[in-house]
Amino acid sequence: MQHRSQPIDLVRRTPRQQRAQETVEIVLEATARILERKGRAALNTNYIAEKAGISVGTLYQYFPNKEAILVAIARRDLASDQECVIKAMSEPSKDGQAGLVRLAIRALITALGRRREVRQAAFDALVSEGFGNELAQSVQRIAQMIGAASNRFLPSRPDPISPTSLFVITRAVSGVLRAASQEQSPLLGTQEFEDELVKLVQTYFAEPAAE
Amino acid sequence: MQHRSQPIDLVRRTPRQQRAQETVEIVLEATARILERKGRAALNTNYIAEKAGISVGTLYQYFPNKEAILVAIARRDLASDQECVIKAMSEPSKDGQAGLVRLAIRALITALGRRREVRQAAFDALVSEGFGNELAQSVQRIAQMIGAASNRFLPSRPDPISPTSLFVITRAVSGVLRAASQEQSPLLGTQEFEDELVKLVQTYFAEPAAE
Amino acid sequence: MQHRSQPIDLVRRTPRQQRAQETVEIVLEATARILERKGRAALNTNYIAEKAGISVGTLYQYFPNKEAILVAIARRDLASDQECVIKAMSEPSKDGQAGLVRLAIRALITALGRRREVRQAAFDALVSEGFGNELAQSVQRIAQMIGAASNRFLPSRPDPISPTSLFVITRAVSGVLRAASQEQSPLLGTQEFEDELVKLVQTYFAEPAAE
Amino acid sequence: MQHRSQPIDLVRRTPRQQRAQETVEIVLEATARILERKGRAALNTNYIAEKAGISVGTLYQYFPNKEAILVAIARRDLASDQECVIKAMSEPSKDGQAGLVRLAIRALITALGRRREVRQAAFDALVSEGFGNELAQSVQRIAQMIGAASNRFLPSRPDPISPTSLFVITRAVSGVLRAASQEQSPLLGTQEFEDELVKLVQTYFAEPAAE
DNA sequence: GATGAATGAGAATTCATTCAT
DNA sequence: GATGAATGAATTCTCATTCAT
Repeated sequence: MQHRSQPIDLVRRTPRQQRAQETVEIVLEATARILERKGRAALNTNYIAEKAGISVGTLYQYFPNKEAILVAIARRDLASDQECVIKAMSEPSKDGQAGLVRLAIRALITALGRRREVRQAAFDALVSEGFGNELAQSVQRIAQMIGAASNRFLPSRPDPISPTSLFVITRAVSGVLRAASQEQSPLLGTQEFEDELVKLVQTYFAEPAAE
Repeated sequence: MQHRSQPIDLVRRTPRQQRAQETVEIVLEATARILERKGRAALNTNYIAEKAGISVGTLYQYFPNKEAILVAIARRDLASDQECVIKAMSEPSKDGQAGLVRLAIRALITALGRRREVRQAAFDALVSEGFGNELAQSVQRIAQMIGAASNRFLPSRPDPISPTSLFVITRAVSGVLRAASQEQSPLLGTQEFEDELVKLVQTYFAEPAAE
Repeated sequence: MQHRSQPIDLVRRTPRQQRAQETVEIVLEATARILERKGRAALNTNYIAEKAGISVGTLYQYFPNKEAILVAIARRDLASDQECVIKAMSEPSKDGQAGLVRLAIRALITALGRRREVRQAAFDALVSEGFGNELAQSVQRIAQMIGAASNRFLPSRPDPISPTSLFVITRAVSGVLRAASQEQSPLLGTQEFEDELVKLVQTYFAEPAAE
Repeated sequence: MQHRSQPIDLVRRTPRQQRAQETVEIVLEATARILERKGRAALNTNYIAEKAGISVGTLYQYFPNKEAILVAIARRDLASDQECVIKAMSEPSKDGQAGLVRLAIRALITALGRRREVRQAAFDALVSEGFGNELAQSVQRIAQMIGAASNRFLPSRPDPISPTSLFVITRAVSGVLRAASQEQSPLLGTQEFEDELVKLVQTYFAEPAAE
């Protein structure tokens, strides 16, 4: 309905281009709503077109096939996730690194907790269409941001965070969020939950494991 | 397809004869093989029947629909996962709790690393058919086993592990494993990966984080 | 469950034959119940066997195919209808022919009003299996009984009832009953309804139409 | 098949273009022809589409299922029947009410005699899909037309026709016609048959039966 | 005789995609 | 560019009937 991204147009669009951009948005939104309300099994292009208020023919003018729509959603979500975390981490934090991690996690709780069905379907498509690397890269990028920040704030740590550590901690956090959302865990809104997630990250980075 | 709302009976005819029980197994195996070799998109009941060497009719005597087959696979895998972990943890461990966690994690890495496509499709079906709680319960059960064992080996820890902690750590571990499998991460077979996962658990439980 | 027909066994059956007869009855009853409760579309041989408490194989020992079951029901109903009317008409009537027709109609209201779905399906099968003549013959036989009785009691009528008249009046009566049952008309139990039906027959036979 | 409980929408896409309206007609006609030539048992959607010269997909754009096609035919026939009777009764009649009834009956004989198999299947569907009342209403409407006309021509009758009488006589007539058609009675074309039907109506209304 | 597992042709229905208007 | 009717291959699922045990 409304256009949410591109608040600042660096390229002045012709009306033609603008309308096209809007149509794309409307299609993505209609698709998301169907996934949310009727589930993946009910998703089909005719239905999307109907809900988007356009004809199937028009839909195919913007997307080469059904999967492309899901892929577009996945990419949009990925970008938005990154934005959220960046924004959260760039806010002035009163208590150093501890607060930074907390802010990032809080942002992720909000972002990943929303519209599970939609994300699921979209990311599935991204992977099965052969763009799995984009997903990994995006997660990795967020990880690196946190990692870099952590290094900055954790002078006690002798060595920089290894790729494996980064992989583990990021997937751990997103795994927990994903599960909480999927299982509709009552923990999702609680402070304790946030605290424990922060603790998970903190302790993991605090010291080399003493086996 | 109709929107199947809630779980009804997932088995049609309870097999009484020997042959029948075998047939069920054969169907599950054929389905798994198709998922492995051709992917979820290629899965259809006629194909399953063909690969299983039975007729579609027979297939439908044991499963009311395609999803039920996937659900059955998911349940079988869940049970087998638990068994693996139990078995691994009951092996004589040379170094107490530390080793216990490592054994459990190693077992999970092995279990979840196998037949990625199959597990993925099966668990997706489990969730979308409304049995997501079974998945969660199984993870929880494994968690409790480890938790119980840990308490036994960690007399230093004053308080028992809280439900929230248990939730977080188990979903963290399974999230990492899931991601590694999904992203086909090269880390999957490495010692470093195992070490980091063990570290994740150890540090989380080692001491209250000093924030 | 219980055997209703053949209260007096003129032929002493061996236990073998008796059991077979019972099985047939049970199958017919199960079929009728399914038709009543689930409708024609839900009727299938496996279901019949299940409800009858026997195996499909056994069912096929007694009936060559599904239609044969419906045909058997139709024949049973036809015979029972005749019996009802005969019985009703052979009861001592206090007021001659008038009462006779009324008794016959009352019997028919009861017989044809019951189990519409069952009769419908059964008679459909009878017709489409090529035994339509049996249906017609049975109706004709009842008609003749009434016709004969009418002639006996209507000496005023100069000529005997013609085949066409017989056809018209019998189908008229059964058509009304059929419709009342089908439309679930509230008239079905009322005295007025019975009166009007009787009137229909009476006036039709009372006088040659003065056009 | 699932047990369709209650009537939902029987039309999928309301045809807007000219071509679409034609397609619907073609489907109904193809269906009718199959019923006529091959019988109800041979009727299936693929066959209908083939005979209609369209694809199954197109068929399903206009009808949600096979039954809906039959229902549509039934409604079309019902409307056409009414038209026939109205037209017949509006013709100048030489001999008042007597002729009116005869004209109506003659029209009905013609209408109901046509395409027996088609009407049978269509009306069966109408009833089993839960629209039995439409059938009844249509009959009732025709009845009222005749009733109204009769009153006009029968000033001798003191009281207007009662609802029960109307019910009885209309179902009687349609029952006779239905039976004649179903049993493929040789009476159908004869003058005697028409005469007897007219007589049935006339005598019923002529005078109160002297019981 | 009874059983019930197996069969497989056949029917209904869906849905991504195209293309004439 | 937009429309939406048409396509038809593909898929799910049913059920009368058989036959080995």
